[in-house]
This record gives sequence, C-alpha cells and structure tokens, in this order.
Amino acid sequence: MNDFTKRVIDIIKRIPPGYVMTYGSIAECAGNPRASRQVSRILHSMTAKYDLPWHRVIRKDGSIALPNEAGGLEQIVLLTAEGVEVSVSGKINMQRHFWVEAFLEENDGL
DNA sequence: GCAATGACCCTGG
DNA sequence: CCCAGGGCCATTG
Repeated sequence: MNDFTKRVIDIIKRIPPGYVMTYGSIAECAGNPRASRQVSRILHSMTAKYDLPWHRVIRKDGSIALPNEAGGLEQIVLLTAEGVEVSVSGKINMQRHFWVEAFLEENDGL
C-alpha cells in the first residue's frame, strides 16, 4: 500500500459523525488533487478491512455516488441516523455538513 | 507492457 | 434538469 492510500484512509477515519467529505477534497488533502477516482476505488476495496465511515464520503454536488442497489440506500440511512440532511432527491446540504478542517481552524472551533 | 475500468469532475448543449 | 464528451490516473486483466 502506498502513502497516498494510507493518507486517504486516515483522513476518512477522521471525518466526524454528522459531517461529510467529497472524493475530490479527500484526494486533495491526501496530496493528489487529481486522484478522486482512486479515492473511490480505495473505498470500494478497503472499507471492510479498515472499518471506515465510508458513508461520509459523497460526490462534490452533494449526491450519493454509490448506486442504490449497491449500498446507496444504506448510505442514506446511515447519514440520516447521524443527523445529516438528505433531501428527497438524494442530495445533501453541503453548506451545512461539508467537513472542512481549514475552515474550522480559521474560526477556532465555532 | 498495453488496454480497459471506475462509489469522480468539469464543461457545454 | 438531463445527457454527452473529455480529462484524469492507479489498479486490473
């Protein structure tokens, strides 16, 4: 396993309940802005082994990437249980739940 | 080693 | 809002 993969796993494990991150932002934080697809692949293959909160990772437009029949439905259930607002159309309120570490640091916790 | 693949993303119609 | 096309890049066959 390479460093990028390790960082991605570490970042995902740090996402607090009630918040979400996008594939692209995770890739960026892990040092590879263009590797959003690799992030998705890592989730697909490493979730079971590393006990990751995979449901907190969504698309940049706030929609669920995983097809409903492949777990997307379960993802919505898990997010809702954590307090994340998922609209009827399957989209998430990014302004409210997007986890941005830099933002929190600048605002000293808020 | 080359070709295909994908839980993505962006632009334009 | 929905669809198409192109770019992206590590993993897979």
